[in-house]
Amino acid sequence: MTAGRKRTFDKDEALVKAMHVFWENGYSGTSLSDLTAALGINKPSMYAAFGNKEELFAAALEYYLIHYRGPLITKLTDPPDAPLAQRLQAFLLGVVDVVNCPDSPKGCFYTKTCYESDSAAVPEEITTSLHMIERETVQNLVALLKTEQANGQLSADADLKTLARYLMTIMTGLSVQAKNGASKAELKSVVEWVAKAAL
Amino acid sequence: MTAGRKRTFDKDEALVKAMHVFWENGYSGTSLSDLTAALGINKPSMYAAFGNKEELFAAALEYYLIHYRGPLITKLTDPPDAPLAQRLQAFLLGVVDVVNCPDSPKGCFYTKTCYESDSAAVPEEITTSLHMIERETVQNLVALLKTEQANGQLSADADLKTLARYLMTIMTGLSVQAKNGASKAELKSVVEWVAKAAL
DNA sequence: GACATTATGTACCAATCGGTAAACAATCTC
DNA sequence: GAGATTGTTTACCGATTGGTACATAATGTC
Repeated sequence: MTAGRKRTFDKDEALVKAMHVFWENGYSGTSLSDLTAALGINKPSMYAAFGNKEELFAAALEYYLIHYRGPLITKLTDPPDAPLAQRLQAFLLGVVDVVNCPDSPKGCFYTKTCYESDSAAVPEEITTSLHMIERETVQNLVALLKTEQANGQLSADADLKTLARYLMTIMTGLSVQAKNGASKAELKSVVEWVAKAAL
Repeated sequence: MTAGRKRTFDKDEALVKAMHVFWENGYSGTSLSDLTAALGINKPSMYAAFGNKEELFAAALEYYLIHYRGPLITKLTDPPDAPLAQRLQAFLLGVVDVVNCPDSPKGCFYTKTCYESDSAAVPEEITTSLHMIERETVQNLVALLKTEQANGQLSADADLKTLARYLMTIMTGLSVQAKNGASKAELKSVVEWVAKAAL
């Protein structure tokens, strides 16, 4: 055991609470007072545990990507024997569940942060990190579609880059609609329409 | 003529400059210093001309809606003799031109503001105003589609509410993709894909 | 129990926030 | 030109921002 006084709060729980605050108010819209109030701790404890506002935000966003966005991607490939259209529909339905969940703010934390970035309101390191994530997402999606094409799930002349962009358009569009008040039922209807008409 | 000293700046030009600053940095990410620096005037002049930060933002957003978003809606109905699918494509291509324009920040100012609202970071009046605009947009779109249905441009059993939500999903999704670095050519390809596959 | 170590609470820092009072400069009416 | 009116400038206001020094409380090792 290491010596010293024990922390009186759970660091992971605190991170989740911080994530919800940032998700709701954004980076520049969240003050340290907002955070310490939500976490129930004082500023020095926050700084000792998480560094500073920027590092805490980065940790919160990473948590979101790993625990909310990450599991969705697997729906694109699992189960591998299911037809692509079916997996895509499951993926989009998963998106709906994340962006319209009663236990968390409406919309996508990542998309909200993208819309806030590229400005002096957000630290440069966060913006560049978002750019990297975005590039990777596009590349991964195109690579995935290429595999599907090789497996005969897509026609040989399909425009994979456009298809990937289309999927991201739907995905992010659903998140905005959720943020703007669309109900879960409405969003699922949209996904079914997309699956029927354009996949 | 009214008496008194003449204003040394053009109020409309200043409003456009302020709109660009807010469009880039958001409401809570924009400080009065940012605004006065961009407008080239002092704070008291700003307050005399526009009231306060909140009123200036409201004016900037209204300007955006009237001059950027408004003209797009007309593409949905004009020319009235063109087939609906063609007008929808023209509308979405118009969206692309607004959200990916070399002369203004990437993405949609209105969508960005929606994602920032519903939080303490944005004054309550602005949030409620956005809710009203959103409700009206949905209703107008559904009403428009109903007219098209009556004119035989849509099948009698079409789910108009879902179709309207789908269009808004595409529209807002395109704005997020533009914000996230998608080129104009990519976005236009997406629109063409949508027009071919799902309209 | 002494001591090193770590966390907490209080109280503070300079800088910036949105906003304004007051003096001065320019323009109109008469 | 006198006086009223309006805009600009400078300097300031209290409040809040992100961040920290320091004393104190609690835990481990020896």
